[in-house]
Amino acid sequence: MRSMIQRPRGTRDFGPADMFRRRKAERAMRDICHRYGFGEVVTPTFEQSELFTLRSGQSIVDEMYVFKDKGDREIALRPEITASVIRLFVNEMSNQPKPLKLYYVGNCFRYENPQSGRYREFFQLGAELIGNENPETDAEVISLAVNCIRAAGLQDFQVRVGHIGVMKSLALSGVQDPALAGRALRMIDKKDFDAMGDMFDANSLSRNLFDRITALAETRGGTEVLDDVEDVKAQQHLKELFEILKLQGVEDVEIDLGIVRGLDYYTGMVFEIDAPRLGAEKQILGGGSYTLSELFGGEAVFSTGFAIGIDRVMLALDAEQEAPEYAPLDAYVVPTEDAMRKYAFAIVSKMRSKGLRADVDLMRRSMSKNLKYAASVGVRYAVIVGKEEMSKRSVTLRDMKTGEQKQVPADFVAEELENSLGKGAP
RNA sequence: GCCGGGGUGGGGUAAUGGUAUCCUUGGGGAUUGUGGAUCCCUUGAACCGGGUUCGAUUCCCGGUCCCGGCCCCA
Repeated sequence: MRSMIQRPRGTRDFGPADMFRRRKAERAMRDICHRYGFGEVVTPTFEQSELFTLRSGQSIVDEMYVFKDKGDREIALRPEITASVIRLFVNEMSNQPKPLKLYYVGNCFRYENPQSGRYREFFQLGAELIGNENPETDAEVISLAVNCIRAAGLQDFQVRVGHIGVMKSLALSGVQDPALAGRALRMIDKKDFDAMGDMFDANSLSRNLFDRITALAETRGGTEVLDDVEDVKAQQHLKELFEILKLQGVEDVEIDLGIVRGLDYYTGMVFEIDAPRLGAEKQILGGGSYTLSELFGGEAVFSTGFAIGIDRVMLALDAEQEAPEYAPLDAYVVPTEDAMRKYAFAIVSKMRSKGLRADVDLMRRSMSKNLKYAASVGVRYAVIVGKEEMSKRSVTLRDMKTGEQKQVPADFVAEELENSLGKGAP
């Protein structure tokens, strides 16, 4: 029977096995955030749509879920969370001591065409460091980002760091019309140099400038490529940044001055992380430094942040490794006959109170069926309670992997199991 | 928004212009205190709408959803 109500396009359901994997990765990344001194914040899933339209380009606005609520307010489901965090900062945290380190995990919504690694509801973990624009700040954020990805278990990924000021100042130096310069930046982002060449010719812009821009956009490599950069401030910034990163054990980071990032609000350092084996949607993280707060009515405060696409991280993990085994139960209590069923609850309750993941037959199944069930669900130990055991105030522990059995006193089942399971239940 | 490929029980499949095969899974039973075995019973399917036709799961059109790609991003 097919249910009449379908899941909305571009959304997903996650079953227990999925969530086991997701939470594991998420927990690992949260743990890193806390170790870096970032505190968690939660902001509303929906906001006044203006919060997002203020700063984002038309492209984001076009794909937002927007609606009027019953009070005729224009509301949008958040397409990302940075704007909300900065709003929160401006509204209620602007007097807190700097630097302010905040992180978040949440779902975001974009009305896009779904494909591999792209959904209409997707999940991000992100962090914002609000305070200054020093290289230390940028390094801290990049280091956090890289360690989150590592902690999630991903091995094959590429970190690329650039500086948007370099390209922006170069483009603006030769292109007076800001709209035109913006178009040029967008073409640089797409690496569509043919179109940019046509545009330059059409507006009779310098061919020399074009060459310098394309060269810059292709500039990738180690810190030595910075020597040719004319923007001394940016050059210094990135050099210091890389020194600090190295001291934090973050190496294998590439300079990529071609990173422009579509969003206009980035002002300085920008960075991206790719998982190469993902194909079309391989970018798993994007970030950089910006000054958003003034846009929302606060003072201009420098921040650096990033957002990780959790769904893409999970896809990348899938591509890299076998899914970890999902074993939902440590123990399953099997009564041998109906007379034992109630007593079985006392046993399972004792184990649960000790922190073990334990279950008991609710289906009134035969013993044989119960053991079959326990095996198919992946239980570690069957706890068999029957007449014989009860007369001795004991139960039989059966290791479902090896088939070994032993009788233990009923009062010590939990302790015995804890020992057998080693390091206790996760 | 655009382009390509798809849509048969929960999952995987077969055939077919005359309402559907097989496997698996789920539930029950047998073996009457030890398991993934065997046997038996049982639940359960053609994405939606329109058209062609005596008749459509099958052919045609539209929509929808899934998979992938462009664009953009996470």
